[in-house]
Amino acid sequence: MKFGEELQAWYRQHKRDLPWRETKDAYKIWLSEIILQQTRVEQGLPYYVRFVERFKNVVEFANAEEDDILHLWQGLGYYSRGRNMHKAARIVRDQYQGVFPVDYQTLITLPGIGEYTAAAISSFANDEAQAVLDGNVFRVLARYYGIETPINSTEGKKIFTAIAKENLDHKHPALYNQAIMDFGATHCKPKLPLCEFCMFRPSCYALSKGQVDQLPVKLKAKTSKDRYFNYFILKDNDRILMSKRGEGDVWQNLYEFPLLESNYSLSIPDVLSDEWFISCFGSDAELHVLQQQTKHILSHQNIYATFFEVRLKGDLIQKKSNWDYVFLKDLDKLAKHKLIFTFLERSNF
DNA sequence: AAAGCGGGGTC
DNA sequence: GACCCAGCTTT
Repeated sequence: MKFGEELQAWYRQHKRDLPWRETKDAYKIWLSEIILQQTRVEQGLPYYVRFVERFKNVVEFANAEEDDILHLWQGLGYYSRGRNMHKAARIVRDQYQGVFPVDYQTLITLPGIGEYTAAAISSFANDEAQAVLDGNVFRVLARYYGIETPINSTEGKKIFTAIAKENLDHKHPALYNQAIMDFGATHCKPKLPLCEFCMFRPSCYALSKGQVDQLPVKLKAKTSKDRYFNYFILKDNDRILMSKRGEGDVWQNLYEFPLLESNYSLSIPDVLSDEWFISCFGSDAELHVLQQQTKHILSHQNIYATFFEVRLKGDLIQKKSNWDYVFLKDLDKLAKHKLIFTFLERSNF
């Protein structure tokens, strides 16, 4: 059997039952594909269920506010996916009469849809002959053919794209794409792949050379940087002061508490004498630590967050334009990042 | 070509 | 602690 036929035979026996595989609806396939970018199936699945339940079609999705989308997205990470989906949905509503496109060339013009996702949607929804190339495919091909070129280099991308195209089963693009990705996800895994049960035992280059754990090769990212976030909880009766994050940093458009970032860990006297703090809250505010410094790890930075309660003597000196008092009972409705909603869960607000 | 962008799981 | 996940966008 040829490579693709072997994979499809394997797939018939081992495929995972996933809700987005029971439909040809491009909108639902799009939802699943964006959710699954850099995200494991188990983590994305409940989000997919909530999104299809809440928005039955792309027009309903487009008619929502960005805040609503981000709120449903809360906790999933890479929030630009949610923001881009919202933009894409409005383009489909306004320029494509609400009919979700299924051809690669149109799909790739939409925000948040790159080469992988355009290939996935066009093949799954329309059986267009486009080969997907994701982390699973990189790994399977690198091992099977013994390719040592780094998968995240320009050169590597070219090589793997060419091989992926050659291997695609043009008669069954959807089936083939699903098969190679599922195979990579559950069988040819990054760690402890199931080589002893593999139908490619006779032909896998990496296995024959004992290089399975060395492949694929990936250029390593540089180290994370440390940041110190000091959050201020200000209550005013049944309301609390919240801040919406802006552009050019993590967690864009998500809500949190007023924040002072510093280059090192701050003590209470440090904060009380900080110029920015005084300009907002005055020089006679009271400070209490509500939660000692906790570490929050992102893929590219380590955030050390401390939560302070602020008790004002008088009124707020200065209220930033992105700050607003929010009723405690409405706090649940805001889209917040993990650091914030975890703090709130642990408190008794 | 490289950096920025989350959160969670595995070993 | 290192690596990875159904990647995309910006610089």
